[in-house]
Amino acid sequence: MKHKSNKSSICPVARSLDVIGEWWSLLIVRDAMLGVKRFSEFERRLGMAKNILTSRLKLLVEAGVLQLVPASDGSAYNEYELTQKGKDLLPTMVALRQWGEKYMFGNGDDHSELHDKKQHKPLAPLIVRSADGRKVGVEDLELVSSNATS
Amino acid sequence: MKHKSNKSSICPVARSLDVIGEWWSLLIVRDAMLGVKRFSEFERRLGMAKNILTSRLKLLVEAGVLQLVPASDGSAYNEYELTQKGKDLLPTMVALRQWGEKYMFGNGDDHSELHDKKQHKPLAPLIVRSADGRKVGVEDLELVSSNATS
DNA sequence: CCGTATCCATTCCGATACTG
DNA sequence: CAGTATCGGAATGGATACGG
Repeated sequence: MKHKSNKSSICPVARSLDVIGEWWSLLIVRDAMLGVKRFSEFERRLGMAKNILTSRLKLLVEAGVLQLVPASDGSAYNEYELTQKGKDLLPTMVALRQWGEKYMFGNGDDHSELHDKKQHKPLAPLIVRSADGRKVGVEDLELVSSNATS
Repeated sequence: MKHKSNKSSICPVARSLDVIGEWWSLLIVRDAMLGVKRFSEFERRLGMAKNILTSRLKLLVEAGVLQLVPASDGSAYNEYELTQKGKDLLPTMVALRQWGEKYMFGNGDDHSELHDKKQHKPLAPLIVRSADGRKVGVEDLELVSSNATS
């Protein structure tokens, strides 16, 4: 994610990737969704260098995905928590996770699972639906743009 | 996306990102979903250098997201089309798109829209649900893993 | 404990030129 | 048209070392 998309890209996918399209960003959001708030805990769980963790956190804060809040334990440091914008990445995260579960694991190796707290069972698969509730696949789509490009 | 996740990562999100976590990859998949098949058309629409287009296409083919098929027009070249694995990225793509639509555009600038062909209307928002159909948010989740890490 | 600052190796991306 | 080859600049990522 070097170049960033043309600021003028009219494609929402491209603009989203500007913010969360690099390797670590989504993993940070993932952990934040699980309640991770502290710098050191991100560092420990993700196993990444501090400087780039700093950099990514800063970008995510600037992008409005995370916000800094005073530490809950009274210490002098910050905690990072998801804004609503960040929480709204949940469908993206779940979609990515379900795809990975389906295709990126053999029968041998097991993976972590996201459960809902009440049932202690995996989530339902995400389904793409039309406005009136029909299931739609890639063949049922068309792109509409004021201009031309995707 | 330099390092690739530890091959042993048990997190499906991380493994998914190994394949589609870099800037261009998802944009290629996006265009493929709209029916783009030819090298030059990817190049033209994405405005990227040929060498890296070549490289990304190769990776996506190796990953089983795209497959090479003989050109439909009888020319000597290849066409790239989505495999089922690739088509199953639709929820991810839609999630990313809807998030971008919501947060990455002011009222001034307009964006492309994905419609379903029948209704010619935007898709329904993706909703994350539990196995028994309740809406769930980030607060309702728990991570279960054989080991410990996400 | 929470970062920031440096340094270095690697990789990525874009431009260009070249081939069949 | 569909790539491959090469080159250089920029940015990333990791390892420290350092400071509040």
